[in-house]
Amino acid sequence: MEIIIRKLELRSTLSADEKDALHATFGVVRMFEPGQDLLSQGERPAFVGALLDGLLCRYKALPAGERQIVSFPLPGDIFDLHSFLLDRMDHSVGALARSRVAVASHAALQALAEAYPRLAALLWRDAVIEGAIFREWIVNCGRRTGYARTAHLLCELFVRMADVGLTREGGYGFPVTQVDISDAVGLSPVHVNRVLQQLRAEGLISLRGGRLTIHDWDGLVKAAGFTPDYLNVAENQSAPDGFAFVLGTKQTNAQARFATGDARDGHG
Amino acid sequence: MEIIIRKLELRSTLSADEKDALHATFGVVRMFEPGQDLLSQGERPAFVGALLDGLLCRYKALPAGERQIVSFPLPGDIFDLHSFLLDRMDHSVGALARSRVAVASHAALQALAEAYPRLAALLWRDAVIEGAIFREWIVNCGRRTGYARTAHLLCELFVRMADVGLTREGGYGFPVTQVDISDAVGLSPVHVNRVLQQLRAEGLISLRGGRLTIHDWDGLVKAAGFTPDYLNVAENQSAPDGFAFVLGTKQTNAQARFATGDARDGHG
DNA sequence: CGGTTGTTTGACGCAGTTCAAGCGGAGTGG
DNA sequence: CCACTCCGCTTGAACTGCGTCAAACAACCG
Repeated sequence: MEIIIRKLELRSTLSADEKDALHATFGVVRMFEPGQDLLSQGERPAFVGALLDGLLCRYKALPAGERQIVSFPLPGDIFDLHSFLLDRMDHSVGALARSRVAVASHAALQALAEAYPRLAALLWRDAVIEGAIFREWIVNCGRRTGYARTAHLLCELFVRMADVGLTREGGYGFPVTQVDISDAVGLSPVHVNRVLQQLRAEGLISLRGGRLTIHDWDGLVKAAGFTPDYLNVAENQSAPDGFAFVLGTKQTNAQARFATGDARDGHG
Repeated sequence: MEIIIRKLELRSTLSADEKDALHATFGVVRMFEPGQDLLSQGERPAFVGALLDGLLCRYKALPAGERQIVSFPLPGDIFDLHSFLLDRMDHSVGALARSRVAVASHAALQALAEAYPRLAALLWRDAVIEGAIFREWIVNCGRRTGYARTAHLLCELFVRMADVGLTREGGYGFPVTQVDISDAVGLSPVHVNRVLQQLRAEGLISLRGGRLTIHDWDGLVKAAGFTPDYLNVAENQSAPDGFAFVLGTKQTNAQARFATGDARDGHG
């Protein structure tokens, strides 16, 4: 549960009360094995999950049998807040690696949100950031070549992983098959294979044994046309590796509003 | 402002107090002309808008000059809640038609959210639904042919337009160029032209004078592989035209939570 | 050591792009 | 009322990024 709190505290400060309440709400921990679905399209889940460890994917299955992965929830992410506010899953969530998930019932989460509006605002904010990531994926699939698209995915995951301190030696654990990648970027597995080979041949990355290593961050960013602004990562984060500098477009991230009393000057 | 309240009331009941507060918060109305940007990438807006009338598009511009439209805010939508919780726009919002927009300052909106947590929950819920639409767009761009993709866009807009009562005679106002459409579906303008011709030749639609008419809803749905579940439209809505039946997969939409006291049975 | 799962390679085909030219309607000015 | 212009739509032809099919190869595992 520490990682969830750590991630929330990157953007805001939590009181002891709030931390306790989070611990209490996400009390139960469950394990999921690779390939296992946590939640399926059409279901009406009664709980919300927070990923502690491992790797998940959200995906939608099409009638013809294809699959499109629409996001990768990483450790520290509270996923399917979605199901808290809506009724029915319009997509599935599966485990790509062995994953530990802290679980909160809708009822408990509702109580939490009512008692701690500032926490509710933080969760709301997370939902908005997730939306920003979705938008970038639309751009990715709609307007970038297979090569740039794949590079972009790897860049994004690096920044998000770094944000929760899960990068090491310029790389991160990424235990996926090339088919998984192809479902995420909307290409055929064969083409993904060729793109990866090119990225390797150019000395940008290596991907082996479920681990992605980035050898030339600037090169990869250039190949991807990647700008991290949409991720809203913390401003001056302490990245455990050599790439910290690229993260700072030096934007100040807004504190979560509500009960902070801060307000901007009007406009309309 | 009526349309905003009407849309919110499709999913929930608003007290007189809440309606008054909404009116007061979104007091100022501004006009925008076609082609004009309401908000630009990189900006730090101090207000949130609600579209009363007209048509907007959210888009991201790429360095190479391409553009990807990531959504079409329709009348009744409160857009850029985004900017309320985050700092800086990672995308732009432009007007496609002459548009009337009700404007609320961040400060006023914050006060509203604090005073009426149920309204905050409704807005949060809207953000989550928007996320669901983004996901479907990822699927659309990633895994559907140009033909299906274009048909899908038209289906989605029909359902969303019908939701706020803006369809008439099986069609709706859609004052866009083929270039706009191509930027939304991630195709070249030339190919969009050919796809539209095919859709017309098959008797599915016509698109002329800024108005889209659907002649064969079932055919269009089939061409698109469209299922409306992700839109979370009201269950038994009174559509003003002949296509109401398709909208109901008969799912019960969750009431907005918070202060309703309802809770589901646990699971984890 | 055989089975299974994931990666790699090659050949071929097609959906969609690009380039380039022509067309039509709406607005404008003479 | 016509001529000119602009903008968006349409068409054709050549090209290409990526998909499909199919087979070989590599790694892991019981």
